[in-house]
Amino acid sequence: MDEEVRNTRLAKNLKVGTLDEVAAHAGLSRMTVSRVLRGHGSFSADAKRRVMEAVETVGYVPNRLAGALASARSTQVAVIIPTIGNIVFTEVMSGINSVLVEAGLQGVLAVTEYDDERERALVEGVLSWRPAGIIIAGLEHGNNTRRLLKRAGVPVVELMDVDGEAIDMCVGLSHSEAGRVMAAHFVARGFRRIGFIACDINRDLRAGKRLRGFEEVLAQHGLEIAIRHELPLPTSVPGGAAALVHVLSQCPDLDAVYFSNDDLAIGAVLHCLSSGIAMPERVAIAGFNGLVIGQLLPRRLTTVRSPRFPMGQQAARCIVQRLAGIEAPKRFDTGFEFLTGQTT
Amino acid sequence: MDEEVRNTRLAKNLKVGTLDEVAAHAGLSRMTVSRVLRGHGSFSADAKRRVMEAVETVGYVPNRLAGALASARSTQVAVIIPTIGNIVFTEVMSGINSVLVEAGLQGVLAVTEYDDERERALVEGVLSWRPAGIIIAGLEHGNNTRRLLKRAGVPVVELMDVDGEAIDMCVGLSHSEAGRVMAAHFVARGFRRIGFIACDINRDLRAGKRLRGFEEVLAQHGLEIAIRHELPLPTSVPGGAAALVHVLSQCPDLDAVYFSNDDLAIGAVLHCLSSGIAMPERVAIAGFNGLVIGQLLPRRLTTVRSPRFPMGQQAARCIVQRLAGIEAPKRFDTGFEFLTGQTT
DNA sequence: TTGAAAGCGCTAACAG
DNA sequence: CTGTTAGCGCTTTCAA
Repeated sequence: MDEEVRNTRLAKNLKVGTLDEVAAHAGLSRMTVSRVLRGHGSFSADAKRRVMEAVETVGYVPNRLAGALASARSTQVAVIIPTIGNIVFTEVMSGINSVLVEAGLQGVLAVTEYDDERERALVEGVLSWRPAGIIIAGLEHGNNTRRLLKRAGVPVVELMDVDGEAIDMCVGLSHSEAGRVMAAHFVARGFRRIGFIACDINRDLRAGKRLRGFEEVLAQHGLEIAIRHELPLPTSVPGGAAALVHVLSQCPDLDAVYFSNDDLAIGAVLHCLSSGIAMPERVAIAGFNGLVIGQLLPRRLTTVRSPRFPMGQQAARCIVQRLAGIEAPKRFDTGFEFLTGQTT
Repeated sequence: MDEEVRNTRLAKNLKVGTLDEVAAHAGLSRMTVSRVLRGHGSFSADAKRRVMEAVETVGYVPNRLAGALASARSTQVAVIIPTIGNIVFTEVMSGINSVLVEAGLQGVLAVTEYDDERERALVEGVLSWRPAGIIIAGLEHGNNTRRLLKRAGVPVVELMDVDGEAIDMCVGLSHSEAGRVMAAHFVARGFRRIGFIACDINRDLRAGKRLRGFEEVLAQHGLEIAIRHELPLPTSVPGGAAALVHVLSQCPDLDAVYFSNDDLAIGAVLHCLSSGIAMPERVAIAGFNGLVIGQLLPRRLTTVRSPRFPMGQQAARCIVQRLAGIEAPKRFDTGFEFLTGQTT
């Protein structure tokens, strides 16, 4: 964080007035104005009228830096996710905001780009704004990050996943179970030569958990993954197409490919459609997430749908409840839905 | 903003120490600690070592509320966009962040959901955190919003569009020109019975500008739109499919449909592929945005690509330059690229 | 119902 | 190189 920019001195430019200026215009004390503006404590109707008038003429915009500092209260809830390039996380964010707004809170987004060190720095950065709560994707964090989150002293919800130990609360689904369910489907379909394609499972840890669940069930049936191919993050539709081409050239007799997410799988399906590769006859394809577009393809994608919007809502609800002094679940499993498409 | 939640009193829970505590542990004054931590001013190597040690043992996390209040400086740049449900805006946001991070600044996102009143409230809310700069989508805002933005006293960049008068600076492309270019293409292809499908052009004003440019050129060739159909926001892929079915049932002899964006157009293309409707023989389809997936469909979508990532970068650069005291362009036209696909 | 005093945690400006 | 003094703009607490 090299301070290359000498930030503007806001006080000099900002023409929004202070509480004292409003008070002077209204002929009241600073405190009465404060009470009127927050609707807290008691004041006369006349005081209110004069304050409102003064606010208008002064063009007052409250300074929450000062307010939050003085009251040690905040309305900001930090949301830390790996990327906004993936619609999955933006849907989660929408769910979070829908609940937060109702409660008079606001979500503030920060993006790690799947980088551990960046995550730690962001958690610290976010903490320095003294948020009212924290929602963070994933159950795995560096040790320093975990320690920071523990001493944050505010409600913390870990999101997307429930396979592991939560710092405070967690809301999500079991990714290993999602992998198992897909493997069972592959076995039932009679696929034997199976490929796996993912984006950097050492960073996208939930994709790794799906893979392990998937392999576990395959193993129970005496099967194993014939070829595994990894792409660099970020995940992309064209990447899935290219990866399919690659694994098919390596293993021409592949029956099926399990993609770690729908973006990749959709790329593969589009490639097959364009190239006349029959699904599932020549090769079967499955993904994870249940994106809408996967269900609109000429051949519907087999996948597992994660309840992203409700998941975000539940996470926000946990925060709101805690702030209201109501206890919230330590662990909330949202479950998922298997979607049998036409590609397997 | 009804304060239903009695927010936690952070001071009571937060175990992060204060500058004074660090100073006590280090056996130094508060100011020396402050200087070391900010790398500002001068201090001995010994002082630095002692401070670092004390920070570690106290578990200190700076309080930026206090810091920003005292110094009247902020590192936050507010970014106000209509929605995060549309990948277009998240790509813009990525471009913004890529530049901001380099400069030691951080983008803070707020979402209007295409609502004017919400936009005004957000601008006020954002201003109350005293950001170092503001990036906001669009050139049209309510009057109150414009006034607020003008008195903000910080650099303001209006993004996505250059057809209009900027409050301070603007970065984007000409949507009316994009519409004109597409109309010229339609005319050149010989389409005469033309439909238009959009999402609520009274809220998505840039879609409205594209429509006007489009109609303008059609009129020059003695043509007009045969059928116009609007969907409610938010834009969606399935919506485009449904809308195409609708207009084709109303006007079976349509030659071509101009969709206000790629999401809708992609839905239409997928529907045609699934239903065996030949493009462009039976009906031609075009969109706007140049989404990657549109170029991966079995028939590439004709569209106009908006340079979203670079647009975001440029907007952030304008802010950074202004903060550094360097003058930045009042109006920056990023241009766009016409993509001739196989659907027209 | 209103006001005065004190202080949230930090930094600017100055003095040593 | 280090410390002191005086706030930033607001809210809490207590008194009137």
